[in-house]
Amino acid sequence: MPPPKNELPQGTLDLLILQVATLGPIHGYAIAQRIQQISRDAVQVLQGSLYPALHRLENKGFLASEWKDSETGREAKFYRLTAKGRRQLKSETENWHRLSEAVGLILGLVKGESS
Amino acid sequence: MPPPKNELPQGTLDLLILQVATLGPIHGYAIAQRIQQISRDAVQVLQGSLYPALHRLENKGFLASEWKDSETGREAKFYRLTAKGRRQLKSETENWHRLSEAVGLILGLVKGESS
DNA sequence: GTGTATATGTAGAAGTGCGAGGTATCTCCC
DNA sequence: GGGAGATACCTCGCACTTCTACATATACAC
Repeated sequence: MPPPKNELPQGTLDLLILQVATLGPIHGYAIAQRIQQISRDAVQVLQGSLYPALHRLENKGFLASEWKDSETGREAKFYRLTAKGRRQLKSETENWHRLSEAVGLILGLVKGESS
Repeated sequence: MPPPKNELPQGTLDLLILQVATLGPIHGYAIAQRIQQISRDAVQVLQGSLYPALHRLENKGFLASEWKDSETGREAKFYRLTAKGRRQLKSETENWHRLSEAVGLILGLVKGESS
């Protein structure tokens, strides 16, 4: 099977990362895997996007990190959602729903039927 | 009421413009109005985003333009969707649905209940 | 010891939306 | 005549995000 095409709209990645972080402390590499799994390979988070995004979110205070041993015995940086991050996630989620609805309305322009 | 907040994810604007262009020849200013109307003010297309986007889409061959008189008697540049633009719109629409579904899957992580 | 998966990171390029500014016409109203 | 506001177009530069490519290191299987 061909590698999944990506082209994530800007801003969406942060939302996905924050949401996956609600699962509990988790390291970056696993976050990317989770997103790909849950989305059924519809979204693949590349490393060149992943790590800058994590650093961004940590700098903004939405995530906090701590080095720990991963399941495989290697060191990994585990991220957890902060209170501020939880508020941000809520805000971004609401924004996504509003936007998603709006796009749906516009895309529904032509087909006047709701089958 | 405060002016509508925006923060359109990148790439979405092209999709919306192409979709509105399916309504028939329409000029830029009206495209922005339509998007705002149909989305119930959830999305506002600012002029600094609108016109560069239109030129972009025309350069790529997705839109074709022609100067005509608008309803108010002034000259305006009317855009219409080309065949290539129609194919692009179809592709972007499918991409949006796939992504929208994927984000929905991930956002549905926590709340196992619907309602 | 060679390859693969795990795990993190950076640098540069490309693309996109936004804010701020500019130009011009038409209509309404005083 | 003159101002305000809507219509209608445009450009420049900033800020931001994603992607490609590269770089590093450990654990494990063969």
